[in-house]
Amino acid sequence: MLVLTPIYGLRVRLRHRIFIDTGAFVLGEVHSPFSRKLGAFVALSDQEMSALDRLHSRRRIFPVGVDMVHQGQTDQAAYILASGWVCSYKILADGARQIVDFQLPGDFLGLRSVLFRTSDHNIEPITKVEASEVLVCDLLETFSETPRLATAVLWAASRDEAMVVEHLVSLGRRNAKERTAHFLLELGARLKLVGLGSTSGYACPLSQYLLADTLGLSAVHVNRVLRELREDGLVTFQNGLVEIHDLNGLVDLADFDKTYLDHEGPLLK
Amino acid sequence: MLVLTPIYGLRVRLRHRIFIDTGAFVLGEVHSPFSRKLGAFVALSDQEMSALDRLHSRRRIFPVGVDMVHQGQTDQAAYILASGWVCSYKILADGARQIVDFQLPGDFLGLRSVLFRTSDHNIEPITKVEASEVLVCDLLETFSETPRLATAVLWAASRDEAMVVEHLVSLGRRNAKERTAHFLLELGARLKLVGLGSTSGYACPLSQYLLADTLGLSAVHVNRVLRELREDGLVTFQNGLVEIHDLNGLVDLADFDKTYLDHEGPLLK
DNA sequence: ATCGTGGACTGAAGCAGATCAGTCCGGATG
DNA sequence: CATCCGGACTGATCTGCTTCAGTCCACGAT
Repeated sequence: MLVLTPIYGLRVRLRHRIFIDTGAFVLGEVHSPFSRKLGAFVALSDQEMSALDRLHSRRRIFPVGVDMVHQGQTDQAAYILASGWVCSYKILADGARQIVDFQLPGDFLGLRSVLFRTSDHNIEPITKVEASEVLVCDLLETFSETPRLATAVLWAASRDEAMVVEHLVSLGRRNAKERTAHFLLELGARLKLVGLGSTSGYACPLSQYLLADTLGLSAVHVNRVLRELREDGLVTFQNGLVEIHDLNGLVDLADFDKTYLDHEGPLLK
Repeated sequence: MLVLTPIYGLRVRLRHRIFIDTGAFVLGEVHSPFSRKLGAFVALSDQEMSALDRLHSRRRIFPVGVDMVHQGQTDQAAYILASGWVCSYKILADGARQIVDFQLPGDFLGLRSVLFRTSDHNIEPITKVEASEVLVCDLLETFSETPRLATAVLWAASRDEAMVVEHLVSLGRRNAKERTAHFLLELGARLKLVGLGSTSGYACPLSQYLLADTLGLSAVHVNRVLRELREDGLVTFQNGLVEIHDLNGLVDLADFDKTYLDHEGPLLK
């Protein structure tokens, strides 16, 4: 019953339950998704790559649904996500939740809470998560030994900020359909960067409720919007699998400008 | 006809037109709004304060409505706002505008575009603006001479990021009334920090159109919401003057948690 | 004096999305 | 085995906000 079929470079068990490829550098991968991602921003030598991979020493596992970081918590560690998805969110007094961002394999997590000692939001794993705890001192040491890495990490942080801004624009000025399309495109682009997806699709462990709390919609409406997108022949999101059928159509609909994710060139020197 | 009356520490010309106090350190002020703001985060010595003030050498003036920074522009300077208000915004393909943030006197502007060499948004003065151009080298020099200033600037940057996140939460999960209340409270808190307002009110040069593009609403609806807030006895925004009549009521309505603006304590050591 | 403009403000009508109240299905639990 | 639960999905109704099409007023330009 447990058939492994390669679809989009992912391991998928048939019959509705999806296993996301951990993205950890098993299976002949030489480097982690983290160094892979940074390598896309700044051309890194093998030495620099390895220096990054050395940060992955204290590997830890987090189960689904148990907060990794809590609002107001101080002296928090930083993490590099090796596998699994997490989300950062805020809860309002009336119980409403707004998801601010997702972190995917290869993403840095908590750089800000470490620099400023207090977290102003919660962080929760969506799936089982493997992450490497990074001590500030190790990080700083790595930076001073290989300064270009500091640039690369800052670069990644700036991309995160740009994503939050783009997310803000979505909530403020895009309607439900455009917003959903934009979000699915963004996820796809991010996953592609770490080798967990292609332009034709990717595995996605998000429920429609999570989607709703990200997009500022109700789950009911997310459901209808996904159906519309499907009926329009643009994209299908079913059984944990996002299949992009009409990339250009989606990009047009969402007014998607992927340059804010690329950042290629400027720092390659 | 040009009577100067002190209201909320501001210079106001009677009969409908308001002049915002420039906030520039005339009138017996010893330090700029910038050092004043940072001083609220990190206890600064007079020497450190003066080092900051010395950054204000190349003073420049920007007229209303002419972009200071354009999307895609590279090698941009950074600025410290001495007086006037500016806004950062993005324009979508269909012409819709989403304002991401406002910068007030004392705010740092373009730290990110300088670090990453390209701006992904537009910056436009709302009022006539006086700003000091800051060269990266001067900034770095100041940082190395007085390292605690670097901390303070980073601290301010982190606050800016927290504000964008809070803004995102507003658009996603607060209704028009809550959103508006939240925004007016945030502005008030920020202005108070640089001495341009009190808990009872402040001068505000924003039109209802600007408000609409900030809050993700139509200008028509902003008008109605402001009327409701006025009728509820919570806050009045008329003739460029925001008067807060029921601070607690507003805070309750908006679920406003001002800690994300304070940041006091943690780094005072 | 007249015109044009930008901003505040309003009523009426339309609609995008929320809310309510469900059904159905697959998997996990005792 | 029955039961419970979470997630996808649906129809009907309601409403918050938009859109449209204006008015009014202050101010500046001609």
